[in-house]
Amino acid sequence: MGHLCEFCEKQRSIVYCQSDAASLCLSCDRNVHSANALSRRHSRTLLCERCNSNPAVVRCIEEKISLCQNCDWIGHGSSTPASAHKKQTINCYSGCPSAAELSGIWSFVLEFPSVDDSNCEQELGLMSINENSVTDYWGPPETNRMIDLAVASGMDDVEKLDKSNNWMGSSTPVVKPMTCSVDQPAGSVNSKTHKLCCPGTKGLGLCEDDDHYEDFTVDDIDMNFENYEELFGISQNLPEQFFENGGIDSLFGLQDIFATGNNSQAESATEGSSAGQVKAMQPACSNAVSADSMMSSKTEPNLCLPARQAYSSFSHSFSGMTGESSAGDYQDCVVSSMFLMGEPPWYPPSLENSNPSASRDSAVMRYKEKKKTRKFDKKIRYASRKARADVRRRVKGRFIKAGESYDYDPLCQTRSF
DNA sequence: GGGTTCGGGGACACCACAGCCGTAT
DNA sequence: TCATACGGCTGTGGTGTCCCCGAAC
Repeated sequence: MGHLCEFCEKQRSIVYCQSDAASLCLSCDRNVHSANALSRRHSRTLLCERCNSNPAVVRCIEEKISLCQNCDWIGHGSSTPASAHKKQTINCYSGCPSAAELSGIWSFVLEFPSVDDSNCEQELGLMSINENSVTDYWGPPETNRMIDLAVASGMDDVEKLDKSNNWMGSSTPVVKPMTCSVDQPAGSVNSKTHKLCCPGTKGLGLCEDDDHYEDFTVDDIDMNFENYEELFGISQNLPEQFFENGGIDSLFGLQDIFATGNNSQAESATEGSSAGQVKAMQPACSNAVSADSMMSSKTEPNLCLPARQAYSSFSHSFSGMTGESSAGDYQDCVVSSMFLMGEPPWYPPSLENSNPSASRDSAVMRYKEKKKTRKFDKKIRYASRKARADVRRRVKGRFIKAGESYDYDPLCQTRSF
């Protein structure tokens, strides 16, 4: 018996709503998300049947179990006998699908308990499945950039982007591909899987094939790295180069610590730091360098100043995560994904050498700008209130009475005076 | 080493108002 | 016991302000 539905608290939770950050049974899922147009946009997916807390990204066909990326890595890591298990990518969906429609998305949905369709039959038409969305979603790089933006901002923003930019030339993609490669042994992190696929609770990446790899985009989610190019001002080939050169740690010079066998120092510095929270929640990825070690490295004097500055901000970002955060929260950001990846590439840096310090400083500056706009632990309890706040006019950031003059209108970015 | 100044950054208040929730009828 | 009405409370986002902390002198 898994965890109970957070709504009815009676039935076993089956699906995970990313927008509500709640696990629901199928019946409540349909009831809750048929309430209004906004709730129908909520992106949902299956709940991990192992940890019962994170959204599932793959289903192990042989074990007949849906797993989040954490559990997938743990259970199907390259060093495990189950690494060769065949897996099926789990798509997320929105709208108000019937059980039959769910089975269309997930063939194994038929294994689920029956659902009373009576509540929401009239809403079935709202459920749409864009099978082509996989390709579209990961279209050309310039599109990816926009998509990344959208993903990073959540579904509502996807909608906005859809309207404002018409980025797909079609209506809102309802079924979004969850991340990670299909039929690829979990935990095998090679040069290709460096292209992270973060099964975030807000956004979903996809690494379906090599073509998609080439158009790699990092699901940055909470970190709000719109993309690496924007963040670090380097070429679109960065992801390959980036990871080959040791990832973000090399960018920040962290590998110095590990290269010099200074792990103990880094680890010891962790104690008492806020990053310890991360340690407590660190998944059991044996070869993943602990996040707290990464954190603590901010105290490492070997770091060059810009790197320290950047990484200080970086670690602050992590410290901003509360103890309530789950491991899945960490999946929301690319860096944490690197922490969680089976085999993080701690290679000696060459990226640093290939980039002038000026560009690095500018990258750090851009990162800080990004950081300013970052929000942590913001759980929207009432989407309707958010929707109102999002469109409410303001004066110096404060809400104003309807009809009064304003200096900021979220809808049109204009002023009334 | 101790005191002062400065800047960066986090925390928080403020605003309007729809909707939730408890209480009274 | 149930339905309805009422009033207080809550939460939502952008901006400004206050305060803390570390660095520099």
